[in-house]
Amino acid sequence: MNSEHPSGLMDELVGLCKRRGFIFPSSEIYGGYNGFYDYGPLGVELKKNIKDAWWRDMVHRRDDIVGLDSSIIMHPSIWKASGHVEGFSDPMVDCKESKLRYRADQLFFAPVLVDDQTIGYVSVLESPDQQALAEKQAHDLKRKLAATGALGAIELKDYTEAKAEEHALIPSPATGKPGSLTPPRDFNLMFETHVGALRDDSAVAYLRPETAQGIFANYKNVVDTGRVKIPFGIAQIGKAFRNEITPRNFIFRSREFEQMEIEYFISPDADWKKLHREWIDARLNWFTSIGLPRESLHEDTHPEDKLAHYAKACTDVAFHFPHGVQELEGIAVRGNFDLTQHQKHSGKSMEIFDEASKQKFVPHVIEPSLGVDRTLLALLTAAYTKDEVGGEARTVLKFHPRIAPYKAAVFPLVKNKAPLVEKAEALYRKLQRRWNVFYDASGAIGRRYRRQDEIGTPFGITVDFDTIEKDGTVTLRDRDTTEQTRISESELMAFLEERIEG
RNA sequence: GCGGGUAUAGUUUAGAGGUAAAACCCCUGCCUUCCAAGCAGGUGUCGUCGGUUCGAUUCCGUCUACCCGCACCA
Repeated sequence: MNSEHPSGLMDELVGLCKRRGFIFPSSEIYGGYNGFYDYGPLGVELKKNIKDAWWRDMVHRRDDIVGLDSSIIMHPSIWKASGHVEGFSDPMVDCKESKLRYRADQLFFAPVLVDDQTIGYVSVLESPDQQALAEKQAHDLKRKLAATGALGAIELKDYTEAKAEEHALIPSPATGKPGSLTPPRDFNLMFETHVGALRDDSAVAYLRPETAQGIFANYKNVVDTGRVKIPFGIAQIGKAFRNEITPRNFIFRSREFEQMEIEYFISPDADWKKLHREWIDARLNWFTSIGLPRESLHEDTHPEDKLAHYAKACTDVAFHFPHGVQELEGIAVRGNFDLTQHQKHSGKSMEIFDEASKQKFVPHVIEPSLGVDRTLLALLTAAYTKDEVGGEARTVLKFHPRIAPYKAAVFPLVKNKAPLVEKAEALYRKLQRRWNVFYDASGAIGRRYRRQDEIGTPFGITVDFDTIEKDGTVTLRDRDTTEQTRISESELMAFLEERIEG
């Protein structure tokens, strides 16, 4: 891979993606639309290959996982049960003076009472010693105002509970002065829409912010029809939508994206630590199998005090992106929180009878959850290479053959010799029945090779005069080494099959 | 959302208050027996809206997008 990531790497990738038809800014003819991207002719192939590889390896090649494709808009109660309607919104507070922004539920305040008279307010950010800090501030305030009397108890409340008239009185934690904080403002990360002709509150629905809840909502259907036994998984690939405050870093964080998620249902008595480890290893192996270098992949285990209340553990697989080491996949052990929530809200039992242990229980889950677009960006980053061939600079995308948009390109050595062209076209048609291949007859052969290098086509196949006049062999040119070897047509099929699918 | 920066062809850039350029890319033809060759021809550009001006791509403002920082990322 590229040995170093220059600061302009992301810009170069963005340019290449646009120039060669991988990724375009959404709605570009109208000036673009922040947080959305479109996949062009090559991008859609790359994306499809990623999804196909995942589906084949996680669903088809495993006996314990089945697939699902649930709807994007689901009953709004699903999002109430999952906690997304409440918990997916983070009221925010801005300090107009320091330009800092806080989450309202992490900013605490209290009135300072002296002889039951409010002399002012104190504020602190959430921390283990927030109470002590607040009390110290209260003492300081009392001294500063030269107030006499008994200092009342400091009772901290978070900023979401502040009354409207208190907003202007509470000091900013940054400046210590009141008057610069805004009221809490709602940022619900779910996109809202209305189902049906009436646009009243009863018609509100949401675009799903994750595919996982579709799996939980169908869990019972799958159990009843799929002949599945604990442990088993349900996999889903699909679009998800989050109204991110600040989409950034190209397709890394966008408002519409695609997820590949598995909910892997296990017994409450299972050794979840062992299973979690197995999933982390399985996923790391999968990433390397599609061409991500092992040394660019990192495990990031969340400390226990940072976990969501229902999670037992969570490990991210992070990748060295141009903008830093960032999360690619989250592998969480979620207990049975989601199913019990749906059991409670729907009134339907989510229990399964496990023949092996003769027990009835609501299973726990391990959730490997991955972003397709992030995987694609990781693959682009890892594949992007600049080197020199014969003194000429070359840009090449070293995609694994399995995920490369085109598996091979077929060329007649020159296009003004009909037998060469006919033979090359026939070979192209033959390969096309099996793989996505590219045909190009125009221009110098070197130029055609380079053009394919830049879009990551692993093999160039050139029909030349030896092919038609001598032994029927073609030139096979390797993208990464630029080496050329002669190979017969029959060996060619086996070679490609082994390299692409092996 | 806030602060700063940026916006000229597909890309990288030049340019001037008075008809907008270059290189590369791309397309067509000729030529071409293996790594961006040559020749001939061709498509295509001042992000948006508004103001000042006889005239604005250029000056000013607005919006949008992108980049950096803050913040955010269940």
